Amino acid sequence: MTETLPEFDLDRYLPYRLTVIAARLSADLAKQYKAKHGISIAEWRVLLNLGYSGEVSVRDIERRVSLDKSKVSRAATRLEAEGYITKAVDEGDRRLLKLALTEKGIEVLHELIPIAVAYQRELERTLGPQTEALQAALDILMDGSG
Amino acid sequence: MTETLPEFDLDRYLPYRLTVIAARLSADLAKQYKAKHGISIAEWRVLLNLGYSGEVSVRDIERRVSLDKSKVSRAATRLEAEGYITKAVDEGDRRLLKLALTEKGIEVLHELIPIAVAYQRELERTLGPQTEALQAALDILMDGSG
DNA sequence: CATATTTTGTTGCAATCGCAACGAAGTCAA
DNA sequence: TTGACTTCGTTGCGATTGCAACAAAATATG
Repeated sequence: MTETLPEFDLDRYLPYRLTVIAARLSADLAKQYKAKHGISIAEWRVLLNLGYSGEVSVRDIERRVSLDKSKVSRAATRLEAEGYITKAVDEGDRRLLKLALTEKGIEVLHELIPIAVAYQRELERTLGPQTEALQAALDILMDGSG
Repeated sequence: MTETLPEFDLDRYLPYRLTVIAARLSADLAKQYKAKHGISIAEWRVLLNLGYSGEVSVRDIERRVSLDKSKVSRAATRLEAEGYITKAVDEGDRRLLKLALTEKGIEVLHELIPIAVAYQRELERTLGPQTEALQAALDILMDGSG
């Protein structure tokens, strides 16, 4: 039966490989900071963006992080409820929402970022000299299909 | 505010980058074969595994494809309902389910595989000589955190 | 042998997802 | 200005998700 099918090498098939590896890394890492605080991946991405982009809107995050706007919106609602961020209407353009970190949000980032940094270092150590090649390839893929 | 946070480069952060790119590639591709047939990503992975591994159990697929067993189970149920695969109890170990492609399943693979192959070729063309480096890096990551 | 423990696949359930629809606000053109 | 169109964030909804609980079967332990 198998021999009637076209040749196909699943083990080198990039959409599949990337999905498997990405899911594994994210889950791996999520365990670490989910255990410390109740932060989900989406919430973590939003916090991170606020931390390094200053005040941003839902739309900004959606674009930057490839997260559906409803996902960003709901993550932001949860983060606000927990006191990590504030929401405020942008007076310049009242459709926009200005999201900003609270003190508590900054504190939690101070705890979570080192975890992320350590994980990244670990990956880079594992990859060794291949790290740069990987990043370069990802650069190409990021441009290629955007 | 930003300057009080530890340094962190989101744009080179691998768990994040890999997730974004993997999701983009998969969605991109899923559109193509979802349009042709009603096949989801999970179903597609199961079909592919059956095509190239002969008879396998739910557990085999779970291990090989990093898909939760409930996801595999439900995908298999749908595939059986649509006539793409058969389920049969393994008489050697009656806990195991032997999944196998039907003629119709083989046919659909004949249509879908060329789409996947073309997409992979396109990616490899875009990556050019970086393709090998990327695959090598993924090999390392696959081992590293398993 | 009996009976605990492990493995396999399914299912119940609450949480989450992405998409589409929507109201509010802004922009554009006549 | 008015009215059509676009943009932004929220929400409703059905589908999907992952986890835990479960029954059936196999295996290990006594």
